[in-house]
Amino acid sequence: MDSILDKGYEPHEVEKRWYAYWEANNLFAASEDSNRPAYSIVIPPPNVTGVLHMGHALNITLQDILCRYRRLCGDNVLWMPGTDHAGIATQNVVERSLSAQGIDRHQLGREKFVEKVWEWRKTYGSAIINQLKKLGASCDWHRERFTMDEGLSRSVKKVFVQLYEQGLIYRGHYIINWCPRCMTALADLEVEHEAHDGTLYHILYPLSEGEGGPIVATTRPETMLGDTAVAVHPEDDRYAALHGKQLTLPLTGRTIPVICDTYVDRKFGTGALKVTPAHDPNDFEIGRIHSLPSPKVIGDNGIMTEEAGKYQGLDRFACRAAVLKDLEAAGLLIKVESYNHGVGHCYRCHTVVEPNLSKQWFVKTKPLAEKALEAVKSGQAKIVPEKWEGDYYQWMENIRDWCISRQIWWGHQIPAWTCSQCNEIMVALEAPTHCPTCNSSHLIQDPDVLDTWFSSALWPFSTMGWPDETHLLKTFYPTSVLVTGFDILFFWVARMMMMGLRFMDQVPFHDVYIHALVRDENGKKMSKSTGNVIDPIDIIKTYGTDALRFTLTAFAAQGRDIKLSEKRIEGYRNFINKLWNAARFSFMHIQEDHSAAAFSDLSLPDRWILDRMKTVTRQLADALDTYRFNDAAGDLYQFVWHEFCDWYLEFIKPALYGNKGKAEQQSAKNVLWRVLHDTLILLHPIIPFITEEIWDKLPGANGSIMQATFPSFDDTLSPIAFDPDAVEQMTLVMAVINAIRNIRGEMGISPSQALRVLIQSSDEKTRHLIDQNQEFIVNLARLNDLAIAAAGEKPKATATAVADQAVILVYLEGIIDFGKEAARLEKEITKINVELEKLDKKLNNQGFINQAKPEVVDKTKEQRQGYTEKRDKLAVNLEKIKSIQAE
RNA sequence: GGGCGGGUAGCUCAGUUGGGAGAGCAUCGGCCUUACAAGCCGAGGGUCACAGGUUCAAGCCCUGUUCCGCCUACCA
Repeated sequence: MDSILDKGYEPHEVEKRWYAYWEANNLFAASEDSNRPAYSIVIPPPNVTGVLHMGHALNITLQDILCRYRRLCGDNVLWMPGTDHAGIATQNVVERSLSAQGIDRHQLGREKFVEKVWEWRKTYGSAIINQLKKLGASCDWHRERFTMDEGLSRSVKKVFVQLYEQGLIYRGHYIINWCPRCMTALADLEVEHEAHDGTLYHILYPLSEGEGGPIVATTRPETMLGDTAVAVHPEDDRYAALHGKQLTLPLTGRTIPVICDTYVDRKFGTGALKVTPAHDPNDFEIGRIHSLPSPKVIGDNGIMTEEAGKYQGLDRFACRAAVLKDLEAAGLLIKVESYNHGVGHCYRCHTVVEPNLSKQWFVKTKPLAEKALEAVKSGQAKIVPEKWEGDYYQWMENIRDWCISRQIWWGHQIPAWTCSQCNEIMVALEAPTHCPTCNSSHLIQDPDVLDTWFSSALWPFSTMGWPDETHLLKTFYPTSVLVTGFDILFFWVARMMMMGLRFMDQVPFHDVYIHALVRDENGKKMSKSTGNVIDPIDIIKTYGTDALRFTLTAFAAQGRDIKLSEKRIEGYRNFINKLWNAARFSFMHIQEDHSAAAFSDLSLPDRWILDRMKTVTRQLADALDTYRFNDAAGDLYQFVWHEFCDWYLEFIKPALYGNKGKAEQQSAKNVLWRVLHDTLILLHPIIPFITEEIWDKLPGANGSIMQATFPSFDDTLSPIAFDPDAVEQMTLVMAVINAIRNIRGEMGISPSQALRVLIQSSDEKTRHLIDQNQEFIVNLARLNDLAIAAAGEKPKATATAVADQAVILVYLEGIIDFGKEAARLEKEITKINVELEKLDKKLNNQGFINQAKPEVVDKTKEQRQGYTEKRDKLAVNLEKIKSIQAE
């Protein structure tokens, strides 16, 4: 019999064809005017410079599952796509490409450079979007947004101006984290701390008058050139004599004072602290209190400044070496000890970050954080898995002001102008023409741009047209859920909460689903430099998109990282192929539309699979509603492969081939059609392509599967029913088949050899059930004869098994090895005895009988009863085998 | 320094109110049974990190120990 499907599923052509079809037919589009329930997700905007990695693949797959699922449930779904402009990263990329041509951005000037970046974006910016499409992402692409677009830029300015006017944005001189390579300030979050085996240097600072002097300890000796004091604790007896004394700063000859400050930790190092106000945040604070000068000895580019005297022009690390050499020569380097401490690195280029004194813009975060904290505590927004709420709380409670200015050119230029006459600062949406104070027209816009995360923080409402009161906002804000990795919980989620609450007065999302990080098979973070990256696009080429999506979904357990290896993807590719072949088989028998068929003449397997279908439908809905993606994938895998394919299809083959009459053939086809139909819908959110392809070939399935209706598990609406009797009966039938297969396997009997079996049972119901379904047993256990009896003698040359109330005797004339059979039975009996011992121990325990729930006690008694009967039946047969052996 | 997560079969991991230890892969044995060898049938394999405690009952709850990972932090 022919099938309309080819042998073996070939994903690539299929994926291309259906994605184009979906887009062409506008099936991803949200409606702004619909009375269906609204469901919305904004995409975590990937960097426009980005290349798709596994983290994106997981993130996109999970969102796509939710969106496709909600569409099947009848919701009006908006999945808002877009990218962010990734200020520092993009500027770095473009600078690098220019420098390959021998061009420095300063030669070009700001305006030309920004033009170049836009050009770059036009050429390469859609690359990541096209990759998202390869994953099957059903975003509403017509609404795609970019953080540097006109509309979003307007939102950014508006927010900046309002926060400034409300006193929540301020400008000031502070020590910030500075990347000397990117030449910009960084927020605290943008610094990655790494444990570093460094060195603690002990240096003698001689008294200007007299002998000796304090010894200070430092990990960064080059900063001593900028020291303006040595601080000791006022109550530290060791240094009481130094109070008010002057020191000669080595290598510079400058005179600096000894000051007293309780900040100094007497227990650390020598208890004497060198103070470098321009290059350390704590020293800056001490310097401010004691009115110390703060010379900058390290320049913004990491090169020593004029203030560093003869070290001017040296790189900061070269300077460190030089300073140490000179100190040693002068006999001032007293002690050198190894010391493990954290060193900050730039999260974009990994250069060692330098604390740097400069003028920056900050967001006052406390007032914003309070509301963001409250929103989660009160349940307005829910974080899943819940454990992340603790991290969120801790961060919000200890939040520090956010440095938002960056000294780069690519980004939203800060809408602040300074009057060059009177230094008045103006912050406004539009460029002012005159200074309101002195009326000068010499106004200079602040050259800095805003942190990219500042614009990302507005994403849930800026993408929907804010500050205008759009239909989109009314329909889809707050969004339903945000799906993202924990690595940007603070960078992004926390800040969206703050901004959303501030400007929309509502949380930006009801749920936040935090998913795992994808790692390599050894649990290492995938990175280009380690060379352990598995490229999703390569995987798609080899195994197909559906295989990748199913794998990621199956591994997306809450609260754990995903260790990915190709081996696993291969396994799930096999599942895709299995589904394909099941459909291929089905189509050999289904040639017409069975959608309207009423179920009648149902066989036991029919009734069973319909119950299972319904159960798995409910399980899937439960799993997706609670973001248990791995359960969703696992339940479907189990159902499709091990129930539908392994059992149901095998059971109904005789019926389908017409061996059991027209009525049963028709019934089997009706049920097969229904189960295939519903299963495709259940699978579609996870594996959209193959399900669409099969759906397309399924008679009576109209339109795209994207427009299908999720099967109901409400009994009153569903054409199929829960059927616990069928499940119970099938359990026995399958147990009988399993028992016979087990004997066949253990006794080493070829599958091609048909067997003769006698089933004895004193239970009439059991006999009846087996009799009713004997054709199924004969077929799947490969029997040539099945007899059923109430009781009787055990025939001589048989192997024995027990399934519930049934004793199964397999005739093995001529091939039985009695020794082998005796061993097999003994093994089985031993296993049962182990279980019985455990149960007896429980039941002999008065505490258990008296205190455990009665249903638990009853269940335990039943179990003991069952095991005892089974063991006794096997034991009787074992005795017989032994007596035969003895003959 | 503070906080969080994890340690379950050879490997990767599930295990949702405490009540008979599971899956996938790998391994071993048997099969080209007309949807599928990317397959079918069968089998073996675990002191649930360690030590205590609560309980009639602990992989699950509590305490301590240990190992691994991550986040966070202004002690030079």
